[in-house]
Amino acid sequence: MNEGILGKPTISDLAKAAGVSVTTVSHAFSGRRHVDPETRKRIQTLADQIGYHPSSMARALRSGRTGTIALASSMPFAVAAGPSRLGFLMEIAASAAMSALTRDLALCLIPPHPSAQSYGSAGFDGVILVEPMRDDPLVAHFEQRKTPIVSIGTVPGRPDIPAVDIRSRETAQLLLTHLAEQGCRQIAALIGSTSRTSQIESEAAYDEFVASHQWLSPMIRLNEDEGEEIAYRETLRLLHANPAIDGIFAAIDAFASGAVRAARELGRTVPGQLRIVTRYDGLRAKLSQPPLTAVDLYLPTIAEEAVHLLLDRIDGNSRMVTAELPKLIVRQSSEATG
Amino acid sequence: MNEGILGKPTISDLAKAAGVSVTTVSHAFSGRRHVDPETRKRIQTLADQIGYHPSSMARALRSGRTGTIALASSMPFAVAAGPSRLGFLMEIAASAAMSALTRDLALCLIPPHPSAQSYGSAGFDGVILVEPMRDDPLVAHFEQRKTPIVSIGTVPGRPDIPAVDIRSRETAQLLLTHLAEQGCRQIAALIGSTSRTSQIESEAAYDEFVASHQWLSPMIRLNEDEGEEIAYRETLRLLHANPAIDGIFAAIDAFASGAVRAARELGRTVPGQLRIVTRYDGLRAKLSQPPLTAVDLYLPTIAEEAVHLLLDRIDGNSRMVTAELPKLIVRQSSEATG
DNA sequence: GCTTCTATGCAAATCGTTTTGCCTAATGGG
DNA sequence: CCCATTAGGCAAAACGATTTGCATAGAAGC
Repeated sequence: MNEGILGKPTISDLAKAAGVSVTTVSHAFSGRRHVDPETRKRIQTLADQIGYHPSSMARALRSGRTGTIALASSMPFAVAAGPSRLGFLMEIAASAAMSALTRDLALCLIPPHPSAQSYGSAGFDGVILVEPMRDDPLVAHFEQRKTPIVSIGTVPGRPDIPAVDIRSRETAQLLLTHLAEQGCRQIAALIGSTSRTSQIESEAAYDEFVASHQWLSPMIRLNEDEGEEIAYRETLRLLHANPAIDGIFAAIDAFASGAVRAARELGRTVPGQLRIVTRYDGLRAKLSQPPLTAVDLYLPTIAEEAVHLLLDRIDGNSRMVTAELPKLIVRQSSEATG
Repeated sequence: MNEGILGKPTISDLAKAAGVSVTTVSHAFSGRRHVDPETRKRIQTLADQIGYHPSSMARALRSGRTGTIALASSMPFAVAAGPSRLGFLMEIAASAAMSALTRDLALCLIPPHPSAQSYGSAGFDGVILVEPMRDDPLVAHFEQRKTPIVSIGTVPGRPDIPAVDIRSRETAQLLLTHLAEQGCRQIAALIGSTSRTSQIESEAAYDEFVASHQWLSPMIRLNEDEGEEIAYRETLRLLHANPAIDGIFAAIDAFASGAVRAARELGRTVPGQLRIVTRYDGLRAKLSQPPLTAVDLYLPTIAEEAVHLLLDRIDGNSRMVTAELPKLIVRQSSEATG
């Protein structure tokens, strides 16, 4: 109709300009059928000239694919949006965005609360859930909408949902064994109270570990939302009640920060009198004083695998993936020589 | 056609079930025209029952709105994806996602390189650029596609593009003045070499400041991609060449980290012999030893304003916004008493 | 009784692609 | 020389909503 003056040019504008049918233009771009190379070139040139870009919405409607996947976490986005736990999620987000892009997908960040009955008006081809909890409302939400789901970290109680197993059990074992090797004989654990697989498995690994060593097991479950603060308070109490503790396994990096603060306040040297390790090797671990021993989970790889998994899922095949075994990164906080 | 068995129910399935026309169903939901309250209720109930959710793609096609906005930064996503500068961008992303959601929009993260000729196949109603550079390719990219743009931090050389002015000049003045008040007489500056407004204005403010004090002006422009590492090396060199330096203004937090490391290596006490301040109050500043004086830019507010601005822009009205004046956060790294 | 509203609802056009089925001309094998 | 095949292209039917222009019916005004 209106050529170019207003509005973006459509495929039929381009077809008209090139003197061919819209069908031919479509085929020229998609390559689903053969079109004369010369015609194709003419179309391409003309397309650039008039600034034609196919409408993603029309394409989406027709093909049933939006070309957009979502990344969601029920970790309290807002609460954690202070620069606390954000790191983990955002590092995944960044990597996932990259992976998605290379596959010509866009990555949408969606906050945890499915309160807004629809997430924007946007439709997603699929969604990646980060460390969902047992009975996570997000799972229900997307299942009801028949949106394909994959998860980073298995979904507790839902072995049917494809997931990248991030080896939380092995991660915990790695850290606990390391502490023992460094000479710790009385290791406490600070573990999140949510029912995420990482916390569940951390706890299981810890229980198993202390059982096999016939130790006491001062384990505390902490509300993740309260982060560093609660870990600080509880560590103070813990060390006070149980001065023999010489190692702390913090399942969340914010907890480790709190523990370090508490140790300092009580005049315990780290790692001299108290060794502290944590799972996620984020900024916190690296910048802490002393720097914290942690594990490299290979997050970019995990994110990449999740995207891959989701794509497969969208195409109808479900499968599970087990991530590479995490690698211990030993730093000052747990070194044997103080 | 196929009722319920496979595929998601469409509006016409619902209409059929309710014994009305699709028009009526549409109106019942949108409220664009009056429909009998009883009919509406019946439709609603039935909708829940058969699990009807309007197709976002169809809606998008018809209405021209995808309900999705994008957040893009030409800061090297991948390079910075190590947990370095990610903080700034991601803190904005998190806040923007929240703001977007409350307006029923989804927020897409898109990596910097417009190399993939299309960003996924996704269409955005608009895009928020974070601290774009002069002649940023992203600007060209979206302008060509007639996608509304707003920017966080003005776009150098493009006063016509709506932006949230993040007051980089005032931020720099605040920090420099503070250093002077703490007794510094020879302040060096570490500034990013990209042409982002924040760096440009930091430099201008610094030049002005040293000129008015008739001081020397050891300013170094550093490649932001090299982050902490290059700042470390250059600070070493700087302090060696110019031992009288007693203050460092780092325009990027990673630079500050590098400077701290360099100072420690040279045995300069911070803040005793050398005071260090930086702009962005992220994890780095907070967890650094000693903690760094920085400014609170009120990022969540800025993100919120950017989303608001973009919405206005999409509706056709352009305007500029000036963010609240940042607030100095004094920490140990610049205290007068070492 | 006749016009004029108002309330309610429907049919059909539209958004911009992709995809299917069909058509024509040219090519090649026999 | 005829038939089968292929290359190149077109028209039209989806995709699933929104929106516009009628239609019908009862109510109200005169």
